[in-house]
Amino acid sequence: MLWDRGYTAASPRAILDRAEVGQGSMYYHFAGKETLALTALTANADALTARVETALRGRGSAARRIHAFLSMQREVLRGCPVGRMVSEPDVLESTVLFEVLTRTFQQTRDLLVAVVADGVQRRELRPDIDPAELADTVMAVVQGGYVLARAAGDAKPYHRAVRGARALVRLAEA
Amino acid sequence: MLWDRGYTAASPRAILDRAEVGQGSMYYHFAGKETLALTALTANADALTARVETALRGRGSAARRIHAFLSMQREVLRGCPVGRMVSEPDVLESTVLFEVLTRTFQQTRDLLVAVVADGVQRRELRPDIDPAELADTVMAVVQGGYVLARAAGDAKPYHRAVRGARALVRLAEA
DNA sequence: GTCTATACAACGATAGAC
DNA sequence: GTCTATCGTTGTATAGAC
Repeated sequence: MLWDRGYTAASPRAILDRAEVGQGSMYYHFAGKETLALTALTANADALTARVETALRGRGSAARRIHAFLSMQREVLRGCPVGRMVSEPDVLESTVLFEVLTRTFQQTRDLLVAVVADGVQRRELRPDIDPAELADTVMAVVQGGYVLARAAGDAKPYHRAVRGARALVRLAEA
Repeated sequence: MLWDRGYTAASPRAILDRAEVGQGSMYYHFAGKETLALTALTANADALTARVETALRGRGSAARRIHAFLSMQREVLRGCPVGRMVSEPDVLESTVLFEVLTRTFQQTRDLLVAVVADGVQRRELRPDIDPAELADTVMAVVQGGYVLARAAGDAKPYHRAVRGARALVRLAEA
């Protein structure tokens, strides 16, 4: 529900209905909505990071690993389970929730920067490529692809953006 | 307020307080919150589209015009006034609000596709560049840059993503 | 056209029985 | 541990005076 509707729109009542438990039951296990959301968001974020690691740690050249990251299967119209939180005021005001966002993005960034730096060092990628910049560009294409798709109500813009990015990364090969 | 807090978090009460008018006054001028938001969102979207047109219609090569689009001044940590709406359930459920999102993104896309197609045709850009793909990639970098910046609580990831995109676009020049 | 007062539902959370 | 009942607050909107 956090993924599909976001933090604010996922009300305790709706959560309890969906879980088919009574009104008060959630407060026995969780201090409140924020704590429950922290658990759910952490689970979503960790699952995502694990998949990202699998894609990026694969064998092959730097370009192939970046392609693998770009080509990961994603529920495009559902949006990114982590990235979609960044525009919710309540999430930004929650230290613990915001920290999950920051940490999750930083982990992916670190992995991508390492892949690119490795590729440059091995002369698979052009020497003038800046690893930090390319890493953020690639992440931005994915996050922005979600936005374009949701604004269009159609996954095609996401796939076009990703294919365009793959073509550009090929040009960055040495 | 729509820009800063989004649709759901911008409550009529808060709006009326900020406007320094009494509780009922807004309902004389607008049918409800949705109608007021439509007016505000349309104003934000039109202002943005006008600036995009200025950047993309400028003289210079296709690459220069794409660079101009990427380098437009943006309030990075505030997020995109249009793009930030895509994760709000109430906005997606509102036909009129959603239509503004769709239309605004489509207008920018059309302009960018034309610039890229023109560049390919003039042999300023490599012949294997797909205009629709590059256009969506460039838009995605901007939208995703906002997301990265907000998740980090820092504008730097946005600027890195955009600089990385500019570097890739230079590689796409013929 | 703007105001104050108020309606009614939903929100997040708690009480207290079992 | 889970339930039903309920609390106080806020969200969206309306009523009716001026």
